[in-house]
Amino acid sequence: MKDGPDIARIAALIGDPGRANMLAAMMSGKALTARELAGEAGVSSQTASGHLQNLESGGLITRERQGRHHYFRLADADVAGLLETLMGLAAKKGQLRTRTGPRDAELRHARVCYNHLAGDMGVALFDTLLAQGVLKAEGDELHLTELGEAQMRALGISIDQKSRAPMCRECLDWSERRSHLAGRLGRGILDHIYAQGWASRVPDTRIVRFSKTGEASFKAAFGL
Amino acid sequence: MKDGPDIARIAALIGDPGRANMLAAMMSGKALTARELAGEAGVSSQTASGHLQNLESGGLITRERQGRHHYFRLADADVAGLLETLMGLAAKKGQLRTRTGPRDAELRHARVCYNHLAGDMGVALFDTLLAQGVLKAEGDELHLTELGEAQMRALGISIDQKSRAPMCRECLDWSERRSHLAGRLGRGILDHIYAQGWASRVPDTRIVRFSKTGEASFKAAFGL
DNA sequence: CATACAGTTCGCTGGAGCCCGAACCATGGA
DNA sequence: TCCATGGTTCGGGCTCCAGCGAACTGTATG
Repeated sequence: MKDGPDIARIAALIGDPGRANMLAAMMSGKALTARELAGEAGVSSQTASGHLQNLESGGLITRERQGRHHYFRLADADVAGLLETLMGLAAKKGQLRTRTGPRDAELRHARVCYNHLAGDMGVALFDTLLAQGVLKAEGDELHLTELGEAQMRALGISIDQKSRAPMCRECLDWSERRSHLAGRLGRGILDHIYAQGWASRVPDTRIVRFSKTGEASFKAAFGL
Repeated sequence: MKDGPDIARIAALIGDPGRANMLAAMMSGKALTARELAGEAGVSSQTASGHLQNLESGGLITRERQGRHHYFRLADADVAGLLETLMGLAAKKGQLRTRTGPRDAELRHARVCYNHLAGDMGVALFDTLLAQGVLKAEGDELHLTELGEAQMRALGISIDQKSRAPMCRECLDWSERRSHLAGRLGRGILDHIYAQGWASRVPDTRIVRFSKTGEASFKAAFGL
């Protein structure tokens, strides 16, 4: 009826607690099955199936069939960005759900956001890369400089060249309310962190847990 | 139940078509009365009253009483940013409501977003300011350089010094899918455009209509 | 004072949609 | 072939909430 695109439809999709929990779970970037998502949302698998259909036809998630399993993930980084923005706002307003338990502290320190590193560590990394001239901001575009390209190659970080996703992108951090690095480079760096054994995912959470030596090695490698 | 802040509550508030239309109307930055918003949403004033209470207690809008009128506006720029992000995503997905009439063309060219300039012109301005070194990006922070400060002073642009809002901020443009300038500086520039008579608001819309000479003067002044 | 208008509160109705039980398809393995 | 398992479809119950009519508070204006 009014101008602009249909904002209510998308918001309504996120507005149900069950679906919101599913989406939050998919922020890990991992592809999850319908059953896992049902558990995450605390509903039966029939209900979950319905929700997932809605989310899919709304364009927020995509489905991948493999044998009798259906894997779901967020449709693209834009959706992930929207969710992080929402989380940022929700965290700033209603202090409701911010009982900061020990687990939350870990979440704020280092967690996975879609497929890249977020939290304290993510923000610190991003700041350092900019300060070192590895990244350069032009307008709202982020570029990897030649120096940066050389450095990444020296570290042995492989970057998915085929994908048409942007190489670098900013992503707002809901706990820090600052930006961290997303895009193909962000993904490559996180993969590298896993490959080097510096850190690993805590199962069933978005927490990335660094070992003591791993954190030191990571900081040394990137000059934090 | 799950980690992170309560994202569903906020999304549900935006998820009702009536409330979404009200919020979209408030994106103009103007303070609107309950009746105007009821008309915008196409509901009775009783219903609107209820919606506005919900939005207020959810922290998305604020209320200002003046005599027998109640003026409503978006709570802060973060909320406006969230709405723009949502519009951007909605525009990219469902092509549903994107029948591009003549009015839409004007909207895409120059419109007001909360209290600053968006659309073609907003994006072009932002790019130019960065290229000229008036603005500088550090991390996710935008700074006004000394050169920029001098230039703004030379143009006679006054900036609200008291406010604690950030001086410069990026804001994603839903029609261009690029950033434009927000924050106190963004507001100051738009006010300047009005003051110089370069452009004026089309009543009851978000359109900013430049006169032919006004657009030329604007481009000359900022070196577009 | 009376009148007009902005906004809210109350109570009710109707419909949308969340949810699950049960039954139904599809795949994979014995 | 039969069973186990992941996922979907169908039907009905139930709750929530948007919407409005009617009545009320509060502020202007004559």
